[in-house]
Amino acid sequence: MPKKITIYDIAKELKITAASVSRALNNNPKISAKTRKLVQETASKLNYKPNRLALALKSGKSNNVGVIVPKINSNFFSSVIRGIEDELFPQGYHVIICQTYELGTREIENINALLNAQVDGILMSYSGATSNHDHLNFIIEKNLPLIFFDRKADIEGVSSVTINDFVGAYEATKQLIQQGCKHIAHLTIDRSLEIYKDRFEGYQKALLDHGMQVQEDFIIESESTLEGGKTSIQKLLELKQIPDAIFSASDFVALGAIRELKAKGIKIPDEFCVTGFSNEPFTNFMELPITSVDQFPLEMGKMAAKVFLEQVNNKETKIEKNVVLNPKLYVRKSSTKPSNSKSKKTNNK
Amino acid sequence: MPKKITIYDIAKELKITAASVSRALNNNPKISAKTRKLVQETASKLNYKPNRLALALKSGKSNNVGVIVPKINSNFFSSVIRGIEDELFPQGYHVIICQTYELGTREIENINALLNAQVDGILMSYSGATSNHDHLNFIIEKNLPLIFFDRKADIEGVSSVTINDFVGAYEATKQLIQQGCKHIAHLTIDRSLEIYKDRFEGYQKALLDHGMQVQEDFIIESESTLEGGKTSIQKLLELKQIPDAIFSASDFVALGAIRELKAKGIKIPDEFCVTGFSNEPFTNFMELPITSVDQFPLEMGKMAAKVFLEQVNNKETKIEKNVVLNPKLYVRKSSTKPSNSKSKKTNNK
DNA sequence: TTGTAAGCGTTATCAC
DNA sequence: GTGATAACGCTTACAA
Repeated sequence: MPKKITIYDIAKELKITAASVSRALNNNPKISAKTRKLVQETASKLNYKPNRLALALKSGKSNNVGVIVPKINSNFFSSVIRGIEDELFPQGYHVIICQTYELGTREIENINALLNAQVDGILMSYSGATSNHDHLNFIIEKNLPLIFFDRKADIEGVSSVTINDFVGAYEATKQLIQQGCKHIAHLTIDRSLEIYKDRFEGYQKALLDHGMQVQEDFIIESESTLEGGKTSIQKLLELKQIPDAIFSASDFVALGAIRELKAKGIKIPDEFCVTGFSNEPFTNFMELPITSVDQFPLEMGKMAAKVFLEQVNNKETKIEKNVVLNPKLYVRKSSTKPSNSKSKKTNNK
Repeated sequence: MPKKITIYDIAKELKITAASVSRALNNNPKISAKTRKLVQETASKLNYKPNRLALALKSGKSNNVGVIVPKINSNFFSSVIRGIEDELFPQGYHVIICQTYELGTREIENINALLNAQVDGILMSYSGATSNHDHLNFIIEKNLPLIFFDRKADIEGVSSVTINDFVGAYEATKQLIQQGCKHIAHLTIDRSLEIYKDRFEGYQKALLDHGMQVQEDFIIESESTLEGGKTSIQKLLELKQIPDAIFSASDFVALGAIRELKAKGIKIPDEFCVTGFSNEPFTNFMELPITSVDQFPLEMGKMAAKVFLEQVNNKETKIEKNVVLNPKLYVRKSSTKPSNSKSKKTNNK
């Protein structure tokens, strides 16, 4: 194991002191051009690499941020992380990844681990699984920037970057209404999470605004899986009044639903329209592309990173910033009735 | 900004010294049960959190590992990272993410940044973009565990976890032959990368082993995109001898190819079979599910993490370990001729 | 069992 | 312009 090269090694080599080496390396004005040059040369000769740990300990700034997501291997979250990394790496920050697996206990564990690691801030998609906010308070008390993305909680002093789920759901539902669908069901996910509650409410509002009624038995909750879509459709098909469209809060549920509808011999979009949410890549890859609402995960990540940078660079002034991005509806074949297909051009991403 | 709690604060509170506090907190035997209990109580009372940076600086061990991938927002890489994180977090390690965007310069930049950050090891998918290995040598010289996954280079002392791309390609091609395809083309990606070279060679070997010839003009190289698949098909359809199947080294290219084939009115799988590589989620979501080779990214990540742990826990003995995972072919509709469909059951994940 | 002091690699504050 | 020294928070010989 080769000895680690420190500024002392450079100092010894040049018979000067570590302080001077430090000054030379940091473009401190209090150093002669000659020694600066000499130091820089020997530094690269010895292949010196500054120890960020020492710097971090000294300065109290680690240049690391923690990012907490339910799981990293989903298109949405990995894209958000990409946005964050794209924005933060050029600023000298490193991104430490933590997953909660949708578990409140894990969230607490992760936050503690990140605080121990002395991160300069935490960007997270809030699980909302725990009823109390103690673990978040630890962050806030330390005056560390805390930024929620996608899933937030309304906590004083905590910034957030979300999309307008309500509007996304409203637009999606409205498009179904405009297609002539009369009985629009909603496939929802756990509505204790704000995002799903908002999508539900956007759906409701769209119906009411267009003189339609909200039917309790048209609201089916399931997991965000293909299986969830399948069982939801089975439930809907047992009703006296069978719906002729669904707005699903999840693309996976929408896909599961489409499969089950096809299995039952129901024609999409002719007899039944389907719209999902998230604009997962596969929605556009299908032979029957699925209408969906894009959440701009990359932009969300970038924006969250920018909000973090703003806060970290203005430590003294406590700013809470709540950015709400606009979603975009991609109208595709699964919700475009043949009769309308020429009047309204399908929107492909 | 509240003052940070250190062991000195605990020491002062109990009128003992920091050394004793440290001992108490670390289950050091050289401490009385009474003071230990007292220390632990005040620690949690004051909400003390150990500073990992200080520990890292002292011990020379940061408990961070760096993971370098071309980009994080792809199903394959995000799944590998998940595997790594799943395995490493319980062992107290944090994962720092870096992206190369397939740029050699970025790879060097990332490695330097990670070395500065004093990571305990680096797990990376090697870009192979740079001709020299200087930046890798910095890692090796420091005796830091370096583990390649998926994309590797053969470098003395560097471990790797890959799948057997050759076998995956061989099996995929063989399945096409067994379906009765006579003229099998290959859509390849940059073969200066070992994985694509291996897939190409597996394809070749399968043809030769079954008495078929390798035709130069049946090998089309493109980017790993839908567009790449489209243009590749266009080229193939201009040949005197038009192929009746393709084995694509990329699922995206396979999908692009399928779309273009359909656009030209060619029936899949009846007239033309298509097989991809990676088992991207969408391949199984399609109405016409695409046959593909699973690379087990989660397992790959876990294995890479295990190899890292082995090495980091055996610093003295230098072990190079090259793990090769077996891929698995998922035979789906895109390569199952109707005449054979009852004889061989399709394999759905 | 506990206290003392050095050291991990830097930088900042003094002197000179 | 340069050198000496303390400090960041922690662990660990070595003393006591």
